[in-house]
Amino acid sequence: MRPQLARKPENSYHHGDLRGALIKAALREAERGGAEAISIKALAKQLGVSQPAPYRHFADREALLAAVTAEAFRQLSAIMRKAMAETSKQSKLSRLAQVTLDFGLRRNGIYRLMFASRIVSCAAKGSELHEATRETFSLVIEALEAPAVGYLRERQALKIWAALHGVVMLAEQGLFTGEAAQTTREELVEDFVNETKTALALAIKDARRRKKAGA
Amino acid sequence: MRPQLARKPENSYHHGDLRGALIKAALREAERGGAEAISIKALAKQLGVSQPAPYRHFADREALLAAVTAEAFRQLSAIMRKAMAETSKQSKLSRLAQVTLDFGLRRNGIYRLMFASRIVSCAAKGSELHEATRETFSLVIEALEAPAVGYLRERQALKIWAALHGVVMLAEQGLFTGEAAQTTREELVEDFVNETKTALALAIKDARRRKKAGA
DNA sequence: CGCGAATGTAATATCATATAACTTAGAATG
DNA sequence: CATTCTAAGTTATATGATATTACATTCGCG
Repeated sequence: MRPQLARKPENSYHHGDLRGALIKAALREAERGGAEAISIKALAKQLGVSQPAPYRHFADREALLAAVTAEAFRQLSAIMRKAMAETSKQSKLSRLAQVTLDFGLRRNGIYRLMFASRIVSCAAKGSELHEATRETFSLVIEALEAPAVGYLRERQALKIWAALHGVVMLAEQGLFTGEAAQTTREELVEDFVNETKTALALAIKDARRRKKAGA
Repeated sequence: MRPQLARKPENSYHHGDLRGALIKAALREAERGGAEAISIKALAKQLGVSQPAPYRHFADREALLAAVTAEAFRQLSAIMRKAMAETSKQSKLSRLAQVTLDFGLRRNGIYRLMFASRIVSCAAKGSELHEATRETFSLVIEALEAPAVGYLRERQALKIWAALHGVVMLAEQGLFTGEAAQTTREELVEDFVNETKTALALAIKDARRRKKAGA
């Protein structure tokens, strides 16, 4: 197992880690151009193997895309975890939101692969990809740092998660031009973060009051 | 000009309105499957013309997609306008938000074509597509029904617009399962609508106060 | 009525996915 | 250590999509 060499050595018959190299190379391609930019044929050429070789590792193009997308989710998770672990004046949630925005804008091709294609919704429960997405979302919930209030917390996580996506997408579509350009994306995200916090705080207070009244 | 007949009449040489028919048929295809489902070849076959015939009306596939996407935006605009024109207990903004959510979920392939591909961001300023998108966004601003407060209004429009996208995308990705399923999409959207309203009201009050203090 | 532009067709080049049949070398076992 | 089984490559090929070129038809206008 000669790990993650980009190209196959000229003389040898086997690549060593073609599967890994394919995912790595595909991520590079997706970075500019999204899913459409991923071509099995082109990847094979890049890696110095024959065109059908990748089919030994992935049943079809969809399977490769799923694996690449799962890897992308794991990378995003890692970035989030790192951001949350740092010590900072800002809240965990704020840091998570900002790194997500950054990821979405700087690696937009990959971001679209993750959130704007049907790949994820086609992922079977229990599949590598499905697990990777749930892991990422669980980090969003974790970022809320709220005492357990059941589904209220998950609801706020969904809301901030949704809002983040929206900002990334609209930014990428060029809707932040014109008079709205004054509002930077970061500010908008910070708005959503603050609204989430106050909403969550309110919900918690409310839950406590009702609990007291019930008892 | 024999308008919008789906297929070309068997005997005749000309179709009548191939351009229109292509867009119409492509929309149908996109409804299930998004942009990827649009194949020039397949469309030509459906409409009973030769495979290269569409290239008389569209320079390439991208150009067709742009035209289809522009049409989709016009349809969404029409739906929004209709929803806002109705008399109802709900606010204009709430109605706009709900029809957008409905559009995004029921015609998700088309929605992805509109918001989750690079087609829109590639649209040149002044192009048919660019105009169509700006028109749609201007309706969102209109839905806010606020007295003119310059860019504050546009900012709130961006926020609710972003949030809406996020909800549609997450819903489509199957993130509303689990405990969060209790929270229906409509409720989440209504949350965002209410937050937008209060934020806007606050901003207006704030602006007035500052104006008074300045005068 | 005739002519030019618009619109369609046939033929073909290029490229991507995918499969089938064959080959190589690496690992596993007696 | 030789043998064999299998994972991971190869070549050849079928299929289907985009796109271009050269040619054909008809619409509409003068």
